[in-house]
Amino acid sequence: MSQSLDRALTVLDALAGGPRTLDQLAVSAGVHKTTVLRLLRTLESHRFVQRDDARHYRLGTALFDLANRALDDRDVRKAAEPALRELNELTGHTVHLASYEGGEVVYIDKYESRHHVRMYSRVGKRAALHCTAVAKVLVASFPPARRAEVAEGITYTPMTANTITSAEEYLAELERVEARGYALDNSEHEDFIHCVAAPVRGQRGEVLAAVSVSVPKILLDLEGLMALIPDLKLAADKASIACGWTPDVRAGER
Amino acid sequence: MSQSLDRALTVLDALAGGPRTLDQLAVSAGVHKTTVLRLLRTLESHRFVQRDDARHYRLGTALFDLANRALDDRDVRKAAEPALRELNELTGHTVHLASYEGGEVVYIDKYESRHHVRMYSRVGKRAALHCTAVAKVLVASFPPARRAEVAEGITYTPMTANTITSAEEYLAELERVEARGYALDNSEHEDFIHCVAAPVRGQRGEVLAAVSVSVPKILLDLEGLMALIPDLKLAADKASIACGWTPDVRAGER
DNA sequence: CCCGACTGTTGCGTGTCGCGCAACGGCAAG
DNA sequence: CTTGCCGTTGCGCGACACGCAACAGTCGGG
Repeated sequence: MSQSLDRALTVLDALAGGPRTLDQLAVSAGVHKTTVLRLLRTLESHRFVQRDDARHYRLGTALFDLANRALDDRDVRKAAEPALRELNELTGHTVHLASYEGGEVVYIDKYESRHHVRMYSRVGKRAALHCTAVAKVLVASFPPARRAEVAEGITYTPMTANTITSAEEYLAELERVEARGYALDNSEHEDFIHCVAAPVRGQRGEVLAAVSVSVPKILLDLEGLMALIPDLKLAADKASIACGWTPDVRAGER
Repeated sequence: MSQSLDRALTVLDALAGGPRTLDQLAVSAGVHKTTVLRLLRTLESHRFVQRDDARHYRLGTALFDLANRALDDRDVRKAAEPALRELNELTGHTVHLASYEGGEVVYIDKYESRHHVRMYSRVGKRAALHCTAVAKVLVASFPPARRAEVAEGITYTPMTANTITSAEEYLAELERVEARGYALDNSEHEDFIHCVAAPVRGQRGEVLAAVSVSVPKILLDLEGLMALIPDLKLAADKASIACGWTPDVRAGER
């Protein structure tokens, strides 16, 4: 493990919170300011940071570039875009696209609500595994063994009165999700918001991502939220088709 | 300048082009693969890269997180959002928000066209200074001395028949832009696309960013594009007001 | 079925490079 | 004018990152 690189990444993390001065960074990283200066210089030469004014550094444009180039590579995002935008316009609520990557669930796209109530979420943010609808959909797509493994690894931090707090409950919920084909977050993450989510599938039927609609309870009660499910499923299927999925008609033929 | 950090950033740059194997990276960085392995390990521990499969690495989720957190900090982006979204829905065309940062113009937000024709642009991408409407607006906001300085520093790569190819032409164009209050890109960057852009101002009237509408010539001729200018200006002003700008009424009072 | 080629991984000795110290300089406030 | 704060520079020491060479795992071809 490379020490200097490790420190540089720590510095970047610190800078994520907003512009910082040289020795704020030195203190938060726990190293001498000279060291930070050298790191910042190399980071600056690669446009990873830029000087804000004489004494403040901030994250640079190379980061936006890298991140969005990487996001563009995820073809799910591009393929799902029209369907999700349509869903967003139809319902007027916040629409998220999330995917499971390296042990965590990450939002890879977001369509803002038309209403003034906004959610605190962001592309790139990690979604909690045990109390979000998207995570449930994604984990429910795993084979039982892997599900159990994931369920064991979660720390079930209670966020609201409805939050699932044990692996058993979680696994039972996943079964329901799989059976119904959609997941519910009944104010399990935030008191004032509830969500529904459905899977986006690829060519071989594998789950690539999850779409969700998030609605403040003030605007729609649980019943109203559930009424959105047909639209949600329709959008998810449309996105799936754009990803090469072919609707399974065998169920009807047999 | 830190050698190992420098190499790590080079590796990240290489990874931006898509998943790579260990010694593809080693070759492209010109170092021993052991070295790259160590760097990747530290990068991985900070979630800057993740293993795709046994032998491919790709950019990790920490990058999305960092970048979008940094983007969220630019309050112009948040403040301008409703106005730009409205402009996008009204016209149906691609809307960009760009800002001048550290010597370059960068797209900080994008609203996709409703039509099938899509532009090759991306949040985080740098916009050419001499042949984009947004860049013209931003550079035109500088005092004459700084304008000249910037104009001298540009390499006027011709992109189409209409591209401006000299500092003199460029400076003259900037004067027109300032006088009119909007900028035109009359197929100076891409043959099939033309754009109009206008400034978004802050509290003290300073230009914070530029909004643009980009339209394929097949959909709208130059006259049709110009007809969008009132809507564009209206949206830019709305965004400006959201940024604390107060409309200058003195012109009418005097 | 075996062999060879390729790629990722590990241990290790060398010397480079990154580290912190201490002193300097520029700026701003009192 | 003085004082203190913060960024910057030069420097010598030693940790640490480097590349080598050998190992391991996997795939493909004979």
